Amino acid sequence: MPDGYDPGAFEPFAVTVDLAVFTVRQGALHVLLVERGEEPYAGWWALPGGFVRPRESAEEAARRELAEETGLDADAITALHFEQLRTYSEPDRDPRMRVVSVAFAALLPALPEPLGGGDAARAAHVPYGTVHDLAFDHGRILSDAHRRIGAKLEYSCLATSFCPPEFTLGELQGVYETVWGTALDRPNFRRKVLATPGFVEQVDGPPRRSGGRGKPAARYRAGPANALHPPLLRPEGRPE
Amino acid sequence: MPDGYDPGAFEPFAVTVDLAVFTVRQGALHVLLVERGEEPYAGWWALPGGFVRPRESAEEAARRELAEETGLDADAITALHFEQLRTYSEPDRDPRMRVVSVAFAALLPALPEPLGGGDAARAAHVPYGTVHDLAFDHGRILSDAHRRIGAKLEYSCLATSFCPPEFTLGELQGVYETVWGTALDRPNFRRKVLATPGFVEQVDGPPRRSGGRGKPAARYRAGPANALHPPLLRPEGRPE
DNA sequence: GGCTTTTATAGTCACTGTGACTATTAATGA
DNA sequence: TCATTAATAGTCACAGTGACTATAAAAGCC
Repeated sequence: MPDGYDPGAFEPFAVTVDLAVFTVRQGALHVLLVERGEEPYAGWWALPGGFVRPRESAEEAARRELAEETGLDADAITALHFEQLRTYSEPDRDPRMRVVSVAFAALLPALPEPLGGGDAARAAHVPYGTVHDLAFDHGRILSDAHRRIGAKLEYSCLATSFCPPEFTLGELQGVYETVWGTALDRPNFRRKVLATPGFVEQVDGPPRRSGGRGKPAARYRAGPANALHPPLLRPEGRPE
Repeated sequence: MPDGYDPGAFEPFAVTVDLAVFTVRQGALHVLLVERGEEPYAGWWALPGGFVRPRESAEEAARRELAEETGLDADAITALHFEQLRTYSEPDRDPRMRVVSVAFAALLPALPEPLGGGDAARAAHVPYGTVHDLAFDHGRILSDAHRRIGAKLEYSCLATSFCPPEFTLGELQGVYETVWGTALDRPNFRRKVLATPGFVEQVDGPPRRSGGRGKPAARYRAGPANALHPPLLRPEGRPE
């Protein structure tokens, strides 16, 4: 922050938040998008988001906007994993005026959702990669978010954020395979997850079946650990 | 970005950049700080930074401000490793008005610097950790930056950014030890660095001595690689 | 009932990378 | 000349992982 400060000398900026909200449903990675109703980019898909209000931080604005767009209750939003990605500030990213946007990534379990009230009318979970033209620079924000989430799965226990409160190791493995787009060896994945203290905890009681074939799987819940040491690297390549 | 957009309805924000500029000199990690001349926090140390101008991005503002504060020439600034950290947007982080700040981390080789002209009069490279009270929330920004840089050394080839164009493996190891605050085993460090293709390249010619004792070290320059796979983990603990 | 199919779980084996060392080489200064 | 210092070379055991094979427990079909 410089000296030579004059409260009237700065140029006014609008500050917004943009959200990349990911879910894994039916084995495919989905993103929450809204359809724009106004120019510019009327009718285009865009990331949910909105203005930061005078008395809230960008983080608070992000959670508020997500609540408005999805209709999820406040408790569910509070529990979500929210992560600041980066800030996009190119002067012409919005043709109307100077808008600086703080981008966030959020991970949502694939629970049945209302997606009803308020601004949510035009919001939808869209399979990642099926929409190629997003409004503004949202395509770039979304691909940055996807890369970040993929990298973060490697060295954190974040994958459980995509899962319901109780899940099987097969479902957890499915999260990794879906986000990374690669197949993993099941016994090795299992060994790695169970060897990491605090990643998952087994739930007592009979292995509930949800009605599939094959041997019923044991159920687990997320453990207290956050970091994954050593990391669980994806098969091929570079994380970036 | 929402609909219901009215160019006059948003509240104006000031957008600034704050810079955490690190160097390694004489075996100690240093940070570039400036002494504030005005209230609030007159006489306090603060991170260098300033307003984002109407026609520049936050990245451009960060490089411009660093040039102004240090007197480094444009080419040197362009070559620097700059990294966006995160954005700080708490409503009361600046008591005067609503200021949203995009924080950057930069890595500077410990070259003899002018540090003379322009705003640079009150700028100094201060050993990291010796100043505990920084203006605004700059103390928090600085510790976030330090943590990020430390983590990034593990899985990237960033350490060479702290070094002059030619350096010895001992100097490179010193960067790691200084940033992490831990000692590393020299033969193992050497083996790891040389086993990573593209991390460093040996410079031909006689091993220049800069006048110390012991066997003269071979000289290296930074290679083309960016990522470190597998990572070079620090001895003890968690990266976060 | 016995079969096949499907999925979960258990276990093996070789190889890579690393931590913790020891040994050697090449310079300096007393 | 010799101790000192720092760079470089090499050794050894072990943890973690990739690529497997084998067994267990369910469902669906004849």
